[in-house]
Amino acid sequence: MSMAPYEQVMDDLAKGQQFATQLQGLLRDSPKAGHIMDQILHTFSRAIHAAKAAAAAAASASASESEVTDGASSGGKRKPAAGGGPRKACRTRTQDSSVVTKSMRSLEDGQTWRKYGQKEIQNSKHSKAYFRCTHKYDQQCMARRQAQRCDDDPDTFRVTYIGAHTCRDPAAAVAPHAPGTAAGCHLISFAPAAAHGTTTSTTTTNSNLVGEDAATGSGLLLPGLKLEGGDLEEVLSSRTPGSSALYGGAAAAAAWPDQGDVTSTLQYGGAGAFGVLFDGYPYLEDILSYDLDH
DNA sequence: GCGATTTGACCGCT
DNA sequence: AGCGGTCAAATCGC
Repeated sequence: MSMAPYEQVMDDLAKGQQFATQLQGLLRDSPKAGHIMDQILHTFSRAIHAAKAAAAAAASASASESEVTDGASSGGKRKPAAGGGPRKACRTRTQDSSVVTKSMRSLEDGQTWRKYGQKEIQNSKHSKAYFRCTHKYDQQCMARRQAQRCDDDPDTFRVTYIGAHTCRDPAAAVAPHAPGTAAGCHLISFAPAAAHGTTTSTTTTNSNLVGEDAATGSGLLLPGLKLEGGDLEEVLSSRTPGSSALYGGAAAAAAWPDQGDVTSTLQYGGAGAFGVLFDGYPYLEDILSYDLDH
C-alpha cells in the first residue's frame, strides 16, 4: 500500500515534467516565461529525485516502524525514570527528517496541530512555539512545526515544518471530494489547488486579511475555511529530505501574543488538500510561490 | 470529563 | 555551559 502512492507520484511528476517541457517550447518567445519554465523543470527534477529517495527510505524504514519518536539516531535517549526525576524529556534533535522553512502571514494549514511547548529564543524578540501533529499517537504521525514571529515584521511568522504528515485527518479527508482533487490526486495540477483558494488568490498580498486579522488580533481560531493564501509567501529554505516527503501546508490562522497563546486549528481550507494529498512536496510550493511572486 | 494549552523542568547537542 | 527542543504535570476551556 505504501508503495503505490509513490508510483503514482512518480508517474504524475514525470507527466508534469513532460508537460512543462512542452510548455517551455511554446513559451520560448518570452524570456521571462522561459526562466520560469526553467525553474519549474528544475523543481520537477528535484521533486522526482526526492520522491525516489523517499520511496527508498520508506522501503527500508518500514522494517522498523516501531520507532516513532525519533527516526534519528540517539542510541539511548530517554532514560528510564530513575528514582529521582519525575519527568524527563527525551530530546532528539531534528536531523534527517525533512525540513522546510517558510514565511507566512498567518498560521494554519489544513492540518491539526497541538502545541507542546514554547520557548524564548536567544536572539529573537519573540518566543518560538512548538507544535506536533495531533495524530502523533493515534496515527504515528511525526510531523512537527515550529513557529516564530519575525523580529523585523511581527506580522510575519517564520514557520518550520519538520517531517511529513503520515496521518489522515478526518477533517482534511473531506477535501478530496472537491473537483480536481479526487483521490488519486495529481499533485501537479496547480489549477485545482489554486482554485480552491490557496495560492492564487493570495498572490496579491494578503487577500486573507481575515486570517491575518484574526491572527494578530487575539489568536482566535478561524472559522475554518478560508485562508490560505497568504501563507505561501515564500520558501525560505528547503533542505532536501533524506527520506520522507515534505509537508506542504498552506493556510494558517492563529497567532499568539508574545507570550503565549498559539492556537492552531484545523479546518480545512482548500489549501489543505494540497498538503494532505501530497504531504510531501515542498517543491511544488516552490513552483507555486515562484510563480506567484514573479 | 475530555482535550488542548501553559509552563517549568529535563536533556542532548554545540 | 548555554541554548534549543521536548516532556509532562497543572491548568483552562468547551
